[in-house]
Amino acid sequence: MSKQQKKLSVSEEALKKAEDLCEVNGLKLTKLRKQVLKLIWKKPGYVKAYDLLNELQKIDPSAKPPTIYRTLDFLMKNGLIHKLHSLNAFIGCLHPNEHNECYFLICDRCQKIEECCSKKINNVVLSTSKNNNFVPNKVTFEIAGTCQSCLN
Amino acid sequence: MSKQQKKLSVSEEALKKAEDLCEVNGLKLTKLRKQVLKLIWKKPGYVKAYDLLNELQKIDPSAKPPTIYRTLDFLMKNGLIHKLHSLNAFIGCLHPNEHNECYFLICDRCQKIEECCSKKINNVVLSTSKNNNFVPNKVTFEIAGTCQSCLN
DNA sequence: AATATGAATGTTATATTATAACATATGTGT
DNA sequence: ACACATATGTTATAATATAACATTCATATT
Repeated sequence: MSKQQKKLSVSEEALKKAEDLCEVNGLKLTKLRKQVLKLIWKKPGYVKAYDLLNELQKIDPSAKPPTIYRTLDFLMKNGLIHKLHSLNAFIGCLHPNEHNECYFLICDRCQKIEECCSKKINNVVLSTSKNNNFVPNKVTFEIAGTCQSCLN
Repeated sequence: MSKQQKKLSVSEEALKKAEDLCEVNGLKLTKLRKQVLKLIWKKPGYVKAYDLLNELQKIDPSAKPPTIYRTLDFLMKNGLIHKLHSLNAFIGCLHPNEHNECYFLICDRCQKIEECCSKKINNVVLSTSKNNNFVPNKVTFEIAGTCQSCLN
């Protein structure tokens, strides 16, 4: 490495962003919450709540379903993770600050997820809501299909 | 009524469309499946699987979870109903033939659902999939919020 | 330091949602 | 009548999620 600066992994970077965000907003990123967030980022793709629970129990044998679900609630509420409703699964958020609508491309074969955000999507949500005199609050937008590398 | 023709209710019309569609495609809309579809249309808004099971058991006491879930699978596979993933609930499809992407406006207060289909949405799904070299298969698009009448 | 307070976590129990696996019945073509 | 596929019946259990109450912990105040 020619530069002094160490290159952070995606996971490390996510953790750092989370710490910053909590710092700034006066949120408590407790040991438990940090552990869970780390576990979420540890695996590529998405995680299921009970898999997460199993992992957590290796560190903290007293962990139980509410432990996980409460922590997931905290992380979701503060934009650090997303829930994929079509899979009942969870995934770390890549940009927990700039909060526009996100959508997900979910590969049925390799289970990889692409998180996307675009003005275009945002606009569609806004315009169609407006057309229906509807005030949007929470958007779930998940596209299942086949990703590039699985097509080959 | 000045005309000979009787006006059909939404529910009756949906049933009729379902019969036609099954006829045309060689699908068996059995007694059970018709009963369940009727129950789904009976209630305004969405239904939960186990509520449906309770209703069905009034007609057919031998009904059990697999009875409902298998029937729901059939109805979904053939486009007669949709699953709302963000609610774990089901809703009848208004246009079980013309199958473009659908999205749903879900009112958090009155629980009413607006099913929408638009070229615009369709285009966004296609173009963003294309940008990611992704071949879409199944789209989940649900917007929760507040509907017009609940705003007043 | 003692105390009050709210937030976070621990703990027990249970609700809700969904499927696996195998048995039986039913319709259709030969 | 028979074979076959599809649909339904039945039992059991898996997977997902929350309610309710007890305890601990951080911190702010006295």
